[in-house]
Amino acid sequence: MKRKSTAPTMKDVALEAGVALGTVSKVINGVPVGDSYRRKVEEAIKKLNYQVNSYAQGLKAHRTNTVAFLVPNTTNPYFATLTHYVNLSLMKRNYRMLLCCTDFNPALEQDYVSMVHKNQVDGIIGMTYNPDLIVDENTPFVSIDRCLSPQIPCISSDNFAGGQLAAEKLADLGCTHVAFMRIGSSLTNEPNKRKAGFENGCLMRGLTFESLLLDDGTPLEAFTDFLREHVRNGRMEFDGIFCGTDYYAVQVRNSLAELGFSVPGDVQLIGFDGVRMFPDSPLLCSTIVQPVEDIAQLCVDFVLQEGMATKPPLICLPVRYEAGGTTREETDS
Amino acid sequence: MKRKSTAPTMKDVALEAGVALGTVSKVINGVPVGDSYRRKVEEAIKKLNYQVNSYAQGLKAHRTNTVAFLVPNTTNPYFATLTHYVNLSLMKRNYRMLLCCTDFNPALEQDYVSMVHKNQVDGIIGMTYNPDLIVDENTPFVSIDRCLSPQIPCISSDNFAGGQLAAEKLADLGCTHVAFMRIGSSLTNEPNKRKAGFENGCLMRGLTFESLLLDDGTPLEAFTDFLREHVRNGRMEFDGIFCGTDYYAVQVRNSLAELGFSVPGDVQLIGFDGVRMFPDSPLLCSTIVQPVEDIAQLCVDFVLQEGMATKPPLICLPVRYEAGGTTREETDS
DNA sequence: TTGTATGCGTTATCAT
DNA sequence: ATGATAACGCATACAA
Repeated sequence: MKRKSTAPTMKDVALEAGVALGTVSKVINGVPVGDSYRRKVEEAIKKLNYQVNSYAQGLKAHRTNTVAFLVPNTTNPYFATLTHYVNLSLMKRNYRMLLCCTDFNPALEQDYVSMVHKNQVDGIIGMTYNPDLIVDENTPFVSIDRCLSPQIPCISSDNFAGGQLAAEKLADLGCTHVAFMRIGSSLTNEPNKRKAGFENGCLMRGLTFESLLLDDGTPLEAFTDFLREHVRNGRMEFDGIFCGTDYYAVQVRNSLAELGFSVPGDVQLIGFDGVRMFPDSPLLCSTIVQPVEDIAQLCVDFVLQEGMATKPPLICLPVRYEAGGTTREETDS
Repeated sequence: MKRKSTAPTMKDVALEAGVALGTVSKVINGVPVGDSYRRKVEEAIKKLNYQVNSYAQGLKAHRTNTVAFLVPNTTNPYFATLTHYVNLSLMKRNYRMLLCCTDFNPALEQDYVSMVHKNQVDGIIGMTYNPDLIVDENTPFVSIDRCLSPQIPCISSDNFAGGQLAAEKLADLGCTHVAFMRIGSSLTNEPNKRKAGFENGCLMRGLTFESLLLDDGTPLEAFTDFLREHVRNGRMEFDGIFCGTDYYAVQVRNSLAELGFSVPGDVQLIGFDGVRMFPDSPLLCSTIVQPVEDIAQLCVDFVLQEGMATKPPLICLPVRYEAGGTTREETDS
């Protein structure tokens, strides 16, 4: 019970225009053709409202103008923003996006990568968490935030520099004893460098620090527990905290409030990402802002780059600091 | 310079297994076949790591297991959530999603609808704003929040009931003079019924009310201006406000703060949508929550529903109220 | 420059 | 039950 294929085909156009099939194809593909012929064909196309069937095209040309985008979900605002800009960049180059939400599920990620292969996509842009992900050598792959192999370009923020920047800012803001907090994947990925960058920055600036790295899946209450242990005589030991993401920063802020400490009065807080609720909403917290738009653009550029002999293994894009109410900037005081 | 087609084809499998092409096809499509043959074919498939080429499949079968999802963007949290659940529902039925961000651009919307047609998608789920959108009769189309034609099912929240519910809640919460505020598309769509429902609820419950409907593109400061005009002797005339979306509610809250009024102390506020920053974040405001997951599920069900003689033109899903800190619930006092 | 013929990978129809 | 063969819609090498 297939629906009657009412869609006009190239043959129909040829018939209508009174020319040969090949001629129609040439007109469509911009191959030079006699002017009178071209006109007739164009009229016929318009008259029949003809559209090339990109599946037939793909079958023939091994190109489908489609790129798969793998991302855990689109509910997290950072992922959602990334998705948006990747979509935009693809569209600008006349490519379509196959959206694949993996929900952090390694098996699903692998399924998608395989599926996507049989779906003949021209490339894959992936933010994946499967440590053993097997990717087909033949389809261009660009990874976000995680180096999969030297052959696969990885685009990321300069996470190390971001961590360092956070430490420097806290130092500038007068902090002396600080903490780094996150719940993190045990997986080796770029965002993990935030901690190292932060600690390095602390050392450079003479800040004493402590780091809390919780295993993936740890409930958020662990933040509160940790902070509670660091109260001495009713005072919070830390006067500055750097969180792995804005999300954690929000949680930590809540934990502090619960314990009776004020932000940024008692403790100054810096997050990472730079997400907002709405485009014109304020930041959730003072934060290291990721250049989402540039990341998206670069991913698209690289995945569509055909013959680049040597692909760069890792590209780190510059981040910047932006105050968002959880730090005591000079202008605030 | 097409990449060498290294991917194994059905023919390769047939050769490897020493059977005919048709037999391989049958095995793959689950058509009964001799046991010894089936085994040989399955082994060959595994050995060659064969994957069916869904483009060839699509060309033949006029089905591609792909649905296009049209949405203005994925940065708005409501759209992002919707995208997420639609993606999930599609995946459950083994369908892929072609994500099309239209940026509220009618021309882009039309482009996508046309493109998508030539891309042979099996269906379109669209949240569109183009009043003159032309959709192909042959591809199933499901619209969200806007009735395009009696032939095209429209899935939506029960916006009228939602508005009414908001009025009732405000009445329950002790309000007497209330307002409805939004910046809205002049377009006829389902969310516009929120106003009518609200006003109806006000009448039922004896609330006096005023409505502010600003044209699309009006800057948000207009909210502040409106509110300022309704201050009498230092008191805000309204003791309750219902906003068209949570987004507007946040803005109105800011405007009120700017004017020196407290929420929910001086004015109680109810929004619409039920969006959150993160899944476990609190609501932005007291609000009418849309059943996003159900909407997504239903869209997918209908767009994939093959032979349904008579498609329902409009389906309204029940909404519910949830307190989010901008109202004075009994438990709060 | 224009038209013809073949093949892309599958499915479906037919004899066997 | 199995295997050969013709389409699906398009691109292209080749012949006219």
